[in-house]
Formats: sequence, structure tokens, C-alpha cells
Amino acid sequence: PFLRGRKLDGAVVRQSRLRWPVPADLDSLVCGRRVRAVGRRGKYLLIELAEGSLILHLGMSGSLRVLPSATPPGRHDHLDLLLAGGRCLRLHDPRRFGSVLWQAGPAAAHPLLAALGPEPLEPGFDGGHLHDLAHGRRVAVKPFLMDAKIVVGVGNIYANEALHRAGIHPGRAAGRISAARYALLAAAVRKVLAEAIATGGTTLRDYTGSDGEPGWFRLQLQVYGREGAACRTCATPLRAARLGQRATVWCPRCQR
DNA sequence: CAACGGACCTGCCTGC
DNA sequence: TGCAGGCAGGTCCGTT
Repeated sequence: PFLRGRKLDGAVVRQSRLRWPVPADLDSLVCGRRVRAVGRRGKYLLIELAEGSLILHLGMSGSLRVLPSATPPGRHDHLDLLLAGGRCLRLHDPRRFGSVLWQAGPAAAHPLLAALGPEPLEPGFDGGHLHDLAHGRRVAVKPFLMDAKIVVGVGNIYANEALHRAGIHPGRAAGRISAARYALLAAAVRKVLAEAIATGGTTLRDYTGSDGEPGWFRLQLQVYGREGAACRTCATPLRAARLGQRATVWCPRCQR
């Protein structure tokens, strides 16, 4: 809401080597243009200007803050979008897995957004969708669920949690799960995400919301980060392994 | 086509 | 105390 309707006076790029190079002419691209709308698609943030769009991704470690433009930049403060009136939107990203891209015209035309699956909290995502796309797939269901072409927004933590709630083993082949169980999984994904959003997200170390407050969903995690501990449902020790290079935790009794 | 590993980075923790 | 190694919230891309 802070950005909508505001005019940009330009951009200051201090580090252009993010996941992809920040456009060299970003300053002139945004200068003098007004923010028409701010949106989101998957984990991409969309700042729609007249005649073009900024597409931002925070990666694993990125954050945005509104500050007076005169605030001295700290380490890893890679970029400022200058707002008319003396403030700026500052991107901080220690790991530099984030990105800042420009798309002429509407953001939806960008190739990175074109092939994304449905939003998990909107119509178009349900058990039937998952069951259809899983047909014939031998990939494990957890990486399948984390594939943005299948559904966006399900990262490692929430994939682990949703599979536990749905009683599905994370290593089960995606194509060997019934439509009924996919209906349970889709419902679990929606529920986990809705609850996490309601509690401000999952703070592991330093994540905070835009209000500076941590999120409290960590207190409700059933499996993520609990390997070896007792399943909160059946007390069986939780097991862990790496699946698709990601930490995976499950209950060998509750999840089949 | 599907599946997999590698790549992009820094910071923090553990264990030697 | 220092240092190497492994791991972390993401996700694209090239190679099999």
C-alpha cells in the first residue's frame, strides 16, 4: 500500500550481481514513472509501473524496507528504488539468491512467470489438479509438490508439513497416489499455508514481516526441524533424509 | 519428455 | 582460536 500511486525518482544499484544481473539501465527505466499496482505471483513480487514492470524475488535471504534515502547503506544493501519525497525502497539480500528484473509491459508476459502453476489459495488448485499432473510421473511427491510448474508457493518447510498432515510419505512416487489422497494433500497445503500466514510466517533465524515482527508458525511445525523427536500424532521418532537435495522429515508410521 | 545434479551466494554452526 | 565442512527459507538450467 505504501508504494501504490507513488512516483519513482530513479534507482541506485550498488551490487548488480544478484541471481541474474540487475538491468544496467534500471535507473532510467523507472525514473519518473508512477507505481500503478503492486502484486504477487508465486514468490515473485510485481511492481507494475506505467509502460513496464519490476519483478522482484527475495530468494532465501532477501528483505525490503522503506527508509529515508539518506540512510547510509549497510553491507548487502544492494539496491534502492528512490521514491519521490525523499524515501526509498531498499533491497537487502546477504545470499544474493534474489533478483530484480524488468519487463516491458505487464509482468505476466515475463518468461519466468509464464509457465507457473496455480496459486495454492485460489481456485484452480485442488486434488484433481495434482492427480492429473502426477499421472505417469515417477518423481517423489515432495519435489513434485515443490515444483512451481505444478503449484507455486510451496517451499521446503510447508511441503514437509503438508505431507505429514495428509499422511503421505514424501518419497512416494507422485504417479502412484490416488485422487482421494491428492484431495487430502491439496487441502493440507491450503491449510498449512493459511495458518502460517495467519501467524506471520515461519521464523527460523532472522525472518520478520514488514512490521519487523517474527512469525510464530515455527511453534506449530509438526515435522520440519524435528528429526529424531517424537511424532506429535503417534509418538514414533521422526525420520530424516535428503530428497532432491532438500531436508526431508516424516513420520514412518503416519505417512505411507 | 522426465529426472537429476549443479549453480548462484553468504552466514552460521559444528567438529576437529 | 582457527579453519574446513556442511547446511540453510529458492528455483533455474544443462546434462543425462
